[in-house]
Amino acid sequence: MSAKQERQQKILELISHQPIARQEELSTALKDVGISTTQSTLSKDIKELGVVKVPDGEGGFRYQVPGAFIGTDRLVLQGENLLRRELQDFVVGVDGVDLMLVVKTITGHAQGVCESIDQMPWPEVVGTLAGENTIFILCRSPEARMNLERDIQGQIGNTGRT
Amino acid sequence: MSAKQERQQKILELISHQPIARQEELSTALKDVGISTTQSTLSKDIKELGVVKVPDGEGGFRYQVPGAFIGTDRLVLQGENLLRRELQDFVVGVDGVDLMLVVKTITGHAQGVCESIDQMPWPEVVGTLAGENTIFILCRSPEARMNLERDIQGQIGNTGRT
DNA sequence: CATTTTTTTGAATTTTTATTCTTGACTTGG
DNA sequence: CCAAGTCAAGAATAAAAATTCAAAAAAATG
Repeated sequence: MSAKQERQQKILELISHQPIARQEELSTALKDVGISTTQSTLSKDIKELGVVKVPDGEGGFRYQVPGAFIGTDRLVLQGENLLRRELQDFVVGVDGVDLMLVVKTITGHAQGVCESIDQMPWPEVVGTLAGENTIFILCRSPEARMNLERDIQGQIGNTGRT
Repeated sequence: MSAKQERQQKILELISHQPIARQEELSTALKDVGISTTQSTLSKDIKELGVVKVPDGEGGFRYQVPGAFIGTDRLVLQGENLLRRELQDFVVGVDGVDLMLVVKTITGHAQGVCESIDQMPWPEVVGTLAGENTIFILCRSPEARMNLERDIQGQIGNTGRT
């Protein structure tokens, strides 16, 4: 993996876990993780990644990862590991009725998480559909839905954070 | 309606109908519509509205009304008001069967409307999913769906346009 | 009304971000 | 191995956006 890719990866990780308001701040945060770079490079990275600076509601700003630009091909992890990681990092809730399971993610990550779910060999899943922050999972039976719901519920909010 | 509110309203309208890359540009566009103001004021408006500058995919930027990032409590349009406005302006139809309610919007606005729906504290809504011009809303019961359908039906096509 | 208080605004300025331009590293095809 | 070409990076700079501050407008209060 190239230095650029690693850095961009880390940028996404950092901004999704802590509020970062300026590119200089990001530079500092990256330095703490062993990646040293300049504001000008970050400006380019940010543009490439589609990261945006949003008002945070209380006077300030913070950078945020918008969904549309998260390329699933940028991720290193795969299969179960990837899914576990995504459940931990991105999923904010699970709910369901009847045959339908609904998974809520932080904005922009539904597609990515859904992709991983699709990769899993789960016969109880009939089909999935992802928007920006929500995944619909159609299950084969209410029981299947409940099982899956419990499974996912058990994985979100775990420790083991980055 | 105060001058400020009118201006902010117009800002939202302008940026959602044409690509605007800089605050100066916005200032010009506003002037064409009879609203004259400065960059400094626009900077404040933009922050208040939660408008963000996003990379447009081909080298440039454009300001965009974020559905996803409305976390601020300083919005002019917010919650119910925002939703009512969106239902009036963007929604073209509602239909549904069983637990599923389908809302049709003009192209490109499904995400935004959906976001506002998500913000509402409606326990009868299990989850939502938006495409480009269609929103799926999974309800907790057929009755809940019918109520919601009637509610929304009642709000679209009302007068009270800008 | 007059006066106080709050809000809105714009000019000037600072801060932050984007871009330009150059250099060096890495690839490719001969 | 050596060009020619591509790509990544930073320094310097230009451009854009945020903030500060003072003044004007609007709203509230007596």
